[in-house]
Amino acid sequence: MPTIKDVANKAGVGIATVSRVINDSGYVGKKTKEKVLKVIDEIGYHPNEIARSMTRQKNHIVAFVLPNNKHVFFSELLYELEQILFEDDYKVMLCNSSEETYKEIEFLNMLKNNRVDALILLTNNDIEDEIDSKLPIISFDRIIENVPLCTSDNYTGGQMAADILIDKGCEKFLFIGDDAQGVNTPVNTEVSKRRIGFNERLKERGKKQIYNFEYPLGNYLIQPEKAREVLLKYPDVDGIFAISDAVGFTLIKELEALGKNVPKDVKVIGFDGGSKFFDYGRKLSSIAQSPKKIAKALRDMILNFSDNQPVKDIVLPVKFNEGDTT
Amino acid sequence: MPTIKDVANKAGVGIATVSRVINDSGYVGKKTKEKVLKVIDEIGYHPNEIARSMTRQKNHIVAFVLPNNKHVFFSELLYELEQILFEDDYKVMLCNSSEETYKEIEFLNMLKNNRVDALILLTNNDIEDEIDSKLPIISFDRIIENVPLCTSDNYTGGQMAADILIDKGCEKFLFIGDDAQGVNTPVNTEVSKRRIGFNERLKERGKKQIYNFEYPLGNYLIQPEKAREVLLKYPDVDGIFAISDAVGFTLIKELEALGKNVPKDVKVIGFDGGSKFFDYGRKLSSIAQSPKKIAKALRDMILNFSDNQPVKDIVLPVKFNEGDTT
DNA sequence: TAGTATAGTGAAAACCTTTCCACAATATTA
DNA sequence: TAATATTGTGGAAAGGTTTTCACTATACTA
Repeated sequence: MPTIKDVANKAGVGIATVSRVINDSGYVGKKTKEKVLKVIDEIGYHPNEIARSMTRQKNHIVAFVLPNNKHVFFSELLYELEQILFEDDYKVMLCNSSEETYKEIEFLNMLKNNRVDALILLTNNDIEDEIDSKLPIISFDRIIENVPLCTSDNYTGGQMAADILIDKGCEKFLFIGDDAQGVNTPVNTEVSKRRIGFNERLKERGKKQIYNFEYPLGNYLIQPEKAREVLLKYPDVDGIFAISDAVGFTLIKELEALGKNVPKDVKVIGFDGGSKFFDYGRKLSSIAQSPKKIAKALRDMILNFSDNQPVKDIVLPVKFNEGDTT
Repeated sequence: MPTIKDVANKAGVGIATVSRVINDSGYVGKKTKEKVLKVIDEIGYHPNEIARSMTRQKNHIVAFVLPNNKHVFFSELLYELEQILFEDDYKVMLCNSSEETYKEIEFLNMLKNNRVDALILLTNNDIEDEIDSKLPIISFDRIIENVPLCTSDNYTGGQMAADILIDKGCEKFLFIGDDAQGVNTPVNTEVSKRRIGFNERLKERGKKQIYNFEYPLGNYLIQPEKAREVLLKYPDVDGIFAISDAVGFTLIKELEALGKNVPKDVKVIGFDGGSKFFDYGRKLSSIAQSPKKIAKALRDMILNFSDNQPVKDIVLPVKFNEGDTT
């Protein structure tokens, strides 16, 4: 592979001049520039990005640490993030943690190693102690002290779900979601505000019969058997708010299997975006997040880190996508 | 951030010694080693990976160029690839091309730039001219001259689908899939062998009524309206082989909407893995690829590139996953 | 005991850029 | 015209590693 030196020699100029040409920086005479560009083209020179990273001490790579890129919402977010960062010449390194703390820590170390310039962290583990808040970390959906947060307005989303179910005439409510508290180590996730907003609004509006069901963390999914068990335990429920669309869809299937009509007997609201991502033959009503807006917010935060600007929390609005399950 | 020099100074040794300690290479006295490790721990030294890449001219990053990480099969493959490469300390850079040639070219340039060590290319565009076969490129599902190929045995998969439908008593067959030939520029994709294997086996076994329907490329998906149009066009069909599970599921829904019973009136086979990835309430019969095996094959090919070993084509077996649609 | 492996160490070169600085040539201002 | 800006250029340092090489000290061999 030819280097900048080869270009300089062949063009009869100094390497500094070549550098100025390829970076379009500083003064370069018109004729010199043309000559250099010609040589670059002739010998097929491509600047070595590793060497560039070396001097700049930046490599324009962002790590996205998440439990699992297969989850339909994460998948969408990952896509939008990659698309939008492409425009700023940032690349995305995919880091599936599988919810394993040791992996998350290894990924976090990539910041100290200069393997990546910034890191977006989506975790449900208790790893606060492992986080150096001086590093360029953005937390998604999870409150970590001194780490900038990007999230959707989960609390309002929960309130909206309550309002909709109440307005549609429901009387006995069930929230179902995974236990964001972890097993013994309470972690402060934004996602749990879905439940909190939901329950608080129900109480505000004088609704008494409220059930909560939370199971150990499982990627915002629920086993069908588990879902059925819950539904059998609370047979009188007529309004369900599910922590995610995936859970919502599983519930609908189980409800129908139990002979219930959705939405006539039971109304169901999910969270994420409804049938935008899934298509099970039913259009799930859902509190929708916007992956595109989230991606843009993350991009802005990353650019602020890069420019040494202050990085502020961003909470994005949600909206109700009405389907045929309410 | 402390550097190797800081460690060397504080430990009263040369930087070469520190390097030998952190890389566990060459001779280092026991006491010296302990002293160096102690200092590293004390001052919190982390080797700068950019500098390491500089000397090694390798950065242990693999680019995965694909149309779209949201597609359920790609999503699975991406996941498995990232998981398996993690073990060898390779990181995966996600490169969504959205089927755009200019993006694919930009991603290919990352090899010349030393931005990545190797690249996995999953494309349906005619970009043979842009490919320098001396670069460490692996083509997935697409035949490109002088570029090593990794794929599933699509031809046999097509044959299997034919055999199964015939054995189940079907008489009038339809293949439905996207037009791998592109609009005007024929590209040589492995995926089109699904159709070829299917059709050839049908002919071998004396079946005459064979319909093909191919639509412009669209990520192995089909619009429901389009699906219905095709089904109305060929109302006598009783055995369908769909190029992907996603297409297969859409077909089933449309068939049912048209009052047909699956599998009684029409049998449907998809391709990829069946209900392993999807869950629409039906278990789709499918010719299954193994993302895990593919990921392993890709890993082996990448390691061979890295070791300057010859890199050979790999064709992986498929198997039939019986669901309730045949 | 002399001669040769083996173990242990550090200085310096190399990897390929960017950027600072010094300097030269030309253009502009008073 | 002299003084000062502006434009244009190249040498050299810096960025943080790995690796080669030369060298010393110790252990083994005959």
